[in-house]
Amino acid sequence: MAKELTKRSTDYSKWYNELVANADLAEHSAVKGCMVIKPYGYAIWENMQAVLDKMFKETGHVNAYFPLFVPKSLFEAEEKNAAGFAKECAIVTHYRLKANPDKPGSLMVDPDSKLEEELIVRPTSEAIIWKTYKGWIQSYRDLPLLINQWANVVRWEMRTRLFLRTTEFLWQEGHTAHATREEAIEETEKMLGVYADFSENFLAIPVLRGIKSANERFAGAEETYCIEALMQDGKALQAGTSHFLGQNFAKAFDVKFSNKEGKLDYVWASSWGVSTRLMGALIMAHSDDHGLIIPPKMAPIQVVIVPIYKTDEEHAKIVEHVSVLKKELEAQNIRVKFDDRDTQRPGFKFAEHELRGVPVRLGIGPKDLESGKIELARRDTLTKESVERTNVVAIVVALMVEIQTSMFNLALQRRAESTSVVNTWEEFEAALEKGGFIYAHWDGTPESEQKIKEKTKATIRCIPIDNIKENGKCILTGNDSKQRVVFARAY
RNA sequence: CGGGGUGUAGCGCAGUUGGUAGCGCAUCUGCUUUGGGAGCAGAGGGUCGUCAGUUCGAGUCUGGCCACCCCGACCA
Repeated sequence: MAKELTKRSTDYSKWYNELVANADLAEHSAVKGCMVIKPYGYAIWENMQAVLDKMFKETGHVNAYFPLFVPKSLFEAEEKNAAGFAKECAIVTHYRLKANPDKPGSLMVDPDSKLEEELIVRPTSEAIIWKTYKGWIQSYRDLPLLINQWANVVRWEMRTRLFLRTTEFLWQEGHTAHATREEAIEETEKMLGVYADFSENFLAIPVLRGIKSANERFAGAEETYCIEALMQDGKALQAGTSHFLGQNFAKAFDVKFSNKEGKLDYVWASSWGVSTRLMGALIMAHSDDHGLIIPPKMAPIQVVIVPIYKTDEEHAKIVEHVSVLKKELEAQNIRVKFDDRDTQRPGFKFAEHELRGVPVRLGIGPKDLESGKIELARRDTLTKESVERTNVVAIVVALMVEIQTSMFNLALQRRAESTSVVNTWEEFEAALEKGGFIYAHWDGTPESEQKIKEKTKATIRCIPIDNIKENGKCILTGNDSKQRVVFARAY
């Protein structure tokens, strides 16, 4: 483990890579572009899953599981969606290996095992799911159908980065079917709300809620909604998306239902997802040059207790003391770890837990036992204080809320400082240098958006949902515009 | 797929005109230590990416291949 991380100001990208590795979140695997999520990183993902899963169930959804493989004929049924993913699909063409006669000890693909029809490894599951829904939906009484699945998907990316873009990643995908257009749109917006709520209140990351421009829209959707977060380097990150699919998939897979009037109609659909990319968002939104900072609600370990001692007698006393304290904290539903390893010294443990982003650290040594105090260190502010043993539990409980709020507010403040409103091309370019979200007028044409992207690498992150209407001139063309949209360079 | 770069111990690297491989960290053992990443002493660990060529002799020179990284186009 390196003693010091590269500083964010020196090389943000390097800082991120080192942090992911050193904090034991994930590592590169023997498979190009695919990562191994290590136990500590996976524990954070599990916390995300647990909260989201509860939220999905509270909004009426149930979980199911659909296959990893999608027959090519099904995949291509919804043309726009298939075309959108065509360039990044892994394809299974054979089902058997055999001994290689030219090279003893090695295996080769058995040419006799060619599949009649190729199988696509799902980049997303709309096709297989809508094929299935056809059999499940006949009447308005079968609607709405509100299903989510936790799964892995594969998108063959050119360039990958741990958590942010990997060839295989974990996510959840909700797929719902509704009797009316309005209901499907309502569902799409509701789930965007769930994502925004999760991001802000659990990940402590403020997000913009918005609609994607046509260029950035999900292939096969009529409308794509998104939450956009801002990272500390001024780049935007799409943290979640929710799609109103109209009747596109219903038509492609012939999913019709009898409505109350006895007439056949295609069902209306939504789909929505967040992925392990949220791990990247969590890391880049909060962490500092000392390592990870995890908001208490997501931290696998919320409080770590480090004993300090010289002799076995001292150690025994501390163990006794800590076992009581640990129970008291656990009774308040705090996730506590007593780091009683005798193979590492206290200083090492301090640094390690700091690197791993444990929100609160308690240090207990002989001096504390004598004075009835405990040293309390706060990860987000790097502050230390000595507190009365009798008050520790109450202080820690309050700190869990305080740190969560404080982290959100800091992220919110950073975003505010990195948000610009510009009116001219010169101002726009200057704002891009600085980074962050840029509110600017755009004439609404895909051509202008494309041109701006080619010139500056900036894309329209979203058109905010509660956007204020305001007449102005497009920063590129000078044409009339009815509202500002949000530009940024993005991950 | 284009442009650039790198492959030597678990990780990061050095290796001169070609002469049989080394440093730091990590690991292991022992002693001393323990309130912010311990110190000292000792030990283990290598098909030098791979295949061929030149040579008495290749980590070093030549050629092919493979892998990975960075920059572009694509993308949650």
